[in-house]
Amino acid sequence: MAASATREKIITSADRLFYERGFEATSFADVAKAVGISRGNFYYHFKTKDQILDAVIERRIKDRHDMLNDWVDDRQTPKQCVASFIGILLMNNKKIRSFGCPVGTLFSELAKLHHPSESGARKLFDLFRIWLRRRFEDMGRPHDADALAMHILARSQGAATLANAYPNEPFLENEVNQMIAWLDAVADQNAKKD
Amino acid sequence: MAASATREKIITSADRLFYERGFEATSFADVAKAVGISRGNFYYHFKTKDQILDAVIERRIKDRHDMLNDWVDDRQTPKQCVASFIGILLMNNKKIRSFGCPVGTLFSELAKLHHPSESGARKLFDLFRIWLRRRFEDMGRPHDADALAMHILARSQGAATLANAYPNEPFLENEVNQMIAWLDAVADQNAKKD
DNA sequence: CCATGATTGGGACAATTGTCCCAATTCGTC
DNA sequence: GACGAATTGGGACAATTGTCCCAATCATGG
Repeated sequence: MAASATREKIITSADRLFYERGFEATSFADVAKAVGISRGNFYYHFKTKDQILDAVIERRIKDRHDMLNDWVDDRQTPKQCVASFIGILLMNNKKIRSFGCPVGTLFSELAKLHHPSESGARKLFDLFRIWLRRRFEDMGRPHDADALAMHILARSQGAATLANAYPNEPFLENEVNQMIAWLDAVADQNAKKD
Repeated sequence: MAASATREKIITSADRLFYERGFEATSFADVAKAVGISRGNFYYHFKTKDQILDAVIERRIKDRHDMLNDWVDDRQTPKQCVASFIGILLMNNKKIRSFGCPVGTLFSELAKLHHPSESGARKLFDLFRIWLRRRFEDMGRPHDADALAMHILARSQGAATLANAYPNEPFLENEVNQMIAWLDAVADQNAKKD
């Protein structure tokens, strides 16, 4: 098999395992078994575990980047874009209830480990933050766009954490509705000023 | 030294290490070194690592329980009580910026590990949830007290996660101010109905 | 002061970890 | 079909893990 294809399969399996079990709790052997290759072969594709982590982070950044920009390209209004962002919580609600937010939980773990890739994980937050900020700017909020972006990012993180703690409750849906209502209020505030 | 005193020192050190480094990333040897006892001696006080974790969770529950009830005993109004809860974020802002929320990050890790003590960690959330619910009930919100409690809990979790990701920004203070403003609005809503 | 039980440190144990090597196999190309 | 490079599996390696045992030391009551 082509090396690049095996490499992609490794990243895919590692991505899922790092999310579901955590980075440290996932061993080389776990990933190798999931991919269906030997531990020895593994070394041919990635020299260290940290290299896999970096590849996984890079993959996640690319995936999220494409998802966000698709919404913009689809001619969604800035408000619709932010609503789509909030909708991620419902789109992935099953996984979030089981494992929390892939961005937040990875960052928390790497921060505690003082892992060199902590800054890489923060780039995932940056991606969402900058994209959201731009949307709020386009909504006519140049002065507080960043604060609004951080606010909705924090609300999402909190909702994911609590949904993970209480997976069998309608909490997540309620919280999403409140966030959409908040978004409406932000947009209305703008309409008044115009 | 009395066995009980050594035991308390072990719990204190483990509590800090589990918070700062995570449960899995903290080894028996780490805790033993922090306490200043030998690894062999350790076994005399705790048979397994999971037993230490349970003791740490129990300790955290007791500490938070006492803190919350002190506010009630101090004749603070229900609204003041909730404000004090929100104020935890500022009181512990340095630690939160470095290591996130002790409750949320521990729960996330144990959830990923499918650790038996996941339910114990959830009790920490329950403690805050039930206490907050009671305060909102006392504020005259019997119908949506639980939803309000969950909401403020989620907001706190999200604020802690983002403060951990962006420790050098005034974000946490802004978010606390917004939460206090939200609390005022909830209380005002009540005043109108009266 | 001694005897008894509580507490301790040193170290053994198998299992697993990330890392690394190397001989065998597979593959594309001539 | 043969050659050379790409890819593979099996296994070695030291280090660390949680767990456990045991002999030495301590404190205390007789």
